[in-house]
Amino acid sequence: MTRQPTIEDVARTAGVSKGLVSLALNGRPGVAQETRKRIDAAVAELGWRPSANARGLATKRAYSLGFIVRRDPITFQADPFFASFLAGVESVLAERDQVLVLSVVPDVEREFEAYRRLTSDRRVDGFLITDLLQDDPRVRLVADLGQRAVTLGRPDSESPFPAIVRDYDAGIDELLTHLAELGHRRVAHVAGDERMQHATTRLTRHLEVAARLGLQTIVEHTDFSPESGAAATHRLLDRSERPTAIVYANDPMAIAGIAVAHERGLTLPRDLSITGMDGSDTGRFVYPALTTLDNDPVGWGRAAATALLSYIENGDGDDVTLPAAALILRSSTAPPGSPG
Amino acid sequence: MTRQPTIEDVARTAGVSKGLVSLALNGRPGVAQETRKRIDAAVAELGWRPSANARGLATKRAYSLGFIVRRDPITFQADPFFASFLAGVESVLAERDQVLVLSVVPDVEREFEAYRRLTSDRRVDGFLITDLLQDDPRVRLVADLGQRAVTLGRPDSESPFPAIVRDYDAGIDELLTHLAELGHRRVAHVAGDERMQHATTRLTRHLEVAARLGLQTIVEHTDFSPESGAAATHRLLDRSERPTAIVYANDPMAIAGIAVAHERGLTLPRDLSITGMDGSDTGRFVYPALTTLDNDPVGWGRAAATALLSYIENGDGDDVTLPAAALILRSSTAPPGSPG
DNA sequence: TTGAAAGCGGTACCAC
DNA sequence: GTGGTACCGCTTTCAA
Repeated sequence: MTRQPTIEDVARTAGVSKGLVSLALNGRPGVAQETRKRIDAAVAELGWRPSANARGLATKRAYSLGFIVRRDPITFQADPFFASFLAGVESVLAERDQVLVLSVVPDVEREFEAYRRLTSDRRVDGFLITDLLQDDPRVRLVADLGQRAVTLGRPDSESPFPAIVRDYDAGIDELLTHLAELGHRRVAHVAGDERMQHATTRLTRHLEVAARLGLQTIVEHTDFSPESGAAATHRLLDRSERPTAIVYANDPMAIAGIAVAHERGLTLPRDLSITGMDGSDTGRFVYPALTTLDNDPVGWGRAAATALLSYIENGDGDDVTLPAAALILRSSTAPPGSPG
Repeated sequence: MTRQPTIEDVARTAGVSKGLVSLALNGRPGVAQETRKRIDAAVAELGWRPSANARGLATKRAYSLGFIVRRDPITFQADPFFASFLAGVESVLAERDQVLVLSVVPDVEREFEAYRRLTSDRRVDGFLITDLLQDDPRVRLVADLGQRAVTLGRPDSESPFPAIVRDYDAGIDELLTHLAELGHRRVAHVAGDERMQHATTRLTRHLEVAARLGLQTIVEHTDFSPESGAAATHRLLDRSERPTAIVYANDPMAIAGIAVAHERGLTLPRDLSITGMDGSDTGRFVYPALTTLDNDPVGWGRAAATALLSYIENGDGDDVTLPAAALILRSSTAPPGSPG
């Protein structure tokens, strides 16, 4: 393979200066129709694409978005959310000639290092922040670094960044109403990591709605991992007054919960109704298929990338609201004591 | 935040020319000890880090590795392998000031586009290629693009790239021997996507070993998705002569298989022994906990990144052999008909 | 051992 | 409208 063409080559074969090629490339006004055609032809002929490095050096941009995800090294679980989320992100980056720089780190220390390094090396123009914590330190850090970002969800503390939000409250409402209508009266909630914002939001909402519907609630706390979900399930089923339904704050825990129920010889959903949240396809392939709240991860990805780019390019910092999460009814919920 | 320091700033505060700073930074010889100290001090004082863009422009490097993963848009499953693999990759990239550019695409067309785009935009210095197909077209594509790469596994067709390999044969041997010793005689194999190389390798090996051990084998083909794994399980359990043990070519399918067995009212592992492969932690949290073949994804990541960087930097194209996969015994296997 | 200067491949400003 | 040119922040000759 021969050397890739440069803007100089294009200028020469189009018989213009490279300045003009640059203008044309970026769709700027001030280039004659006729000339633009010649340039376009030359670009096509040579198959020229601008060097991201050169462009970035001149414009002080990286044309890249950063995404840093921290995973517990032991439970290095691939959250089913991410693959789809990333596909959504990619779909918008591809058409804008930008890329995603991904960093998977095992602990907070490396996580902070990663934010610093990507910033000081001018690797990215902004960050996608997911899994918001209570009073999330990353928001401060990124702001202090002078970087841009968007958050998935609205931080509870002060944030200078646009937030992408989706209403989950209505979905939880639907979910509990569904359970109540089936005849459940004792509905447990297996909450996620208390330090995570959406864990708390979901729990709070559950408690509110349950109170309104006259449901008794038992709460167990976890770290969102399947392992902790399984443990919580055992604790719930060890009680003298067992819940007849368990609502898990995410699908992986619900799936682990199903396994525990089987292990203990329960027949589902007759002996126990189970629901997830943050709906993923995985839930379709377990038995019984998991009733859950949809979360459209691809939509999150598209929205987050779009918002971040527009924030970077236009300084447009408005929040973005996604359609509310919808209830997906499958077969893991039924009236208590009903035939499997 | 103020403007980030440049090499010029460092040169000025160290009282030398920027050329020297560059030499010092890159640990090149020909800089006086004394001078090097002054430069290091200035670097530390200013907190300077070189701009990846500027550096890359001068050296025609991207200091980035590309990783393109294609996921079926419907079963956008996050293979548990990836999170750990990426953590392994990151651990070596971080200490070398390089980054990972990730692209998740829904189909082959976008996949090829992604390879082309990352190349023509000079975004990456090489690619990590996973999930090798039979006669994988990506190897040709990447070679034609003049890019570097390493493959996870050795391609069946001609490849100019270093391969990272791990012996799986011995593990399959152990696995089947284990089953045979438990008393199983009819052992099914749920193979992965036939177009994928490791699916075929594993199946072939299973057939060889089974023949040697005098085991009867029934084979079902899938696409590696939990859904297809579930379907295969149904087909197997519908037979008049059921297998007493099923070996799945990956863990997600094995987990789906466990669900199917429960659904059909079987008691595991009494009525059916199940094993996975490509061992992941997920298997610990299902019931019964999954016996599987370990795969050390973090190790794959570290090895792949290290090999690719050395290939890029030194043209060192030797294959790398990882420790053989080991059998992880958990509780999803037992003598046929034994108490659960 | 060190400094000066010429790129790398773009962008952007300033004349004409 | 268009060409010329000075950067962007590094690396890499080439002299001194």
